[in-house]
Amino acid sequence: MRMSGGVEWAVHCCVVLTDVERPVPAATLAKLHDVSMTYLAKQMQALARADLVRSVQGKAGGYVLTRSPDDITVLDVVLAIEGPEPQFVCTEIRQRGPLGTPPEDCRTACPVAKAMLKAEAAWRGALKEVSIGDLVREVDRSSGKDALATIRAWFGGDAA
Amino acid sequence: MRMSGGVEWAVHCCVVLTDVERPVPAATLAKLHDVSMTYLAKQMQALARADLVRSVQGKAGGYVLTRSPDDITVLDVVLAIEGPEPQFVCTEIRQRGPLGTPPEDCRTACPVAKAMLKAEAAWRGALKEVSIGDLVREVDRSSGKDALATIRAWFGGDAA
DNA sequence: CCTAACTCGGATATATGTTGTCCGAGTTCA
DNA sequence: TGAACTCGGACAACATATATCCGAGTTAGG
Repeated sequence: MRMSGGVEWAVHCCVVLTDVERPVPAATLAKLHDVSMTYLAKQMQALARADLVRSVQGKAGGYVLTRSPDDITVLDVVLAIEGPEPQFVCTEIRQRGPLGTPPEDCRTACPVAKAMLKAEAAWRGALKEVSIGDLVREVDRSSGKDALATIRAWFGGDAA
Repeated sequence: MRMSGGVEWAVHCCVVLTDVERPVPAATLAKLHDVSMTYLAKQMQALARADLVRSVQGKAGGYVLTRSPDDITVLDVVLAIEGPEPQFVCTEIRQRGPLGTPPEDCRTACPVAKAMLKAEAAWRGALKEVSIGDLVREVDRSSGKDALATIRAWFGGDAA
């Protein structure tokens, strides 16, 4: 049940894409984070499909956020990469086998599934509370405002 | 990031193992739920390693809970099957690449990781709030007390 | 005390999903 | 008009989850 490593990449990409002047290519993002360029491209495609980033093609193309970082939650990013399916799926095991509970006694959801889905809801709720904008402010506070400013300048200048 | 299907099996097994008179073999549990006998055996082994159930060998062997169902949380079962590793692992991506944040500016945890781990803590907390005993009472309430009683009688009698 | 049957336990294949890579379609700028 | 640069989806390699088998150990009964 480990979360895809691409989620971490995608969140960091959204953070550094905040307040960029021009679109940033996937190759530049990959070089910045020192990760596989082709695989990160795959993650960015998923973000584009979820309409979190807008892809611009052509010579000066790249990726830009579609809306304010305060309107993009971490949950949005996680679901875009991992898919919207819940982590727990109830197979109605109680109805199977020789002593399976008859359907008429299954009006309410299986207690096991209820507990699992409640926990998952708590998880999603916590992720929904945090926006990309919150993360940007937190990075500014903990690592200094220069950190992100330097990266933006590097985007604009010669991203060797 | 889908949760292992074996978790659902394991939780249901713990529920039906409540208040059994004699040890119940894995084969009987598999037949009850109409699932792969050999694979369920693997899950029961994991529960035994986590000391949630005690395995009894020999002719009249099987599995029994090691303690009161009120003292076994759903989180215990999930961790026993899925492993104790957290679902999100921070790779310190902020320190990598040409503009990596220097270690002296990383005294505090990465904001991205903090958000993820906080959500995971909420998830674990919710799972810890529910015990196997709670699930037993919930099943008795929703499906009638006969449901589990019939299963226990089937264990004691001829589990064909 | 011995035997025999039944149980669990770990080592072993297969299927599915994640990780990583490649080349073609489309767009923009000169 | 052309050429270079971008994204986008199709294509392999790897890891994990799933499913299975056979041997070690134990117990009940004769």
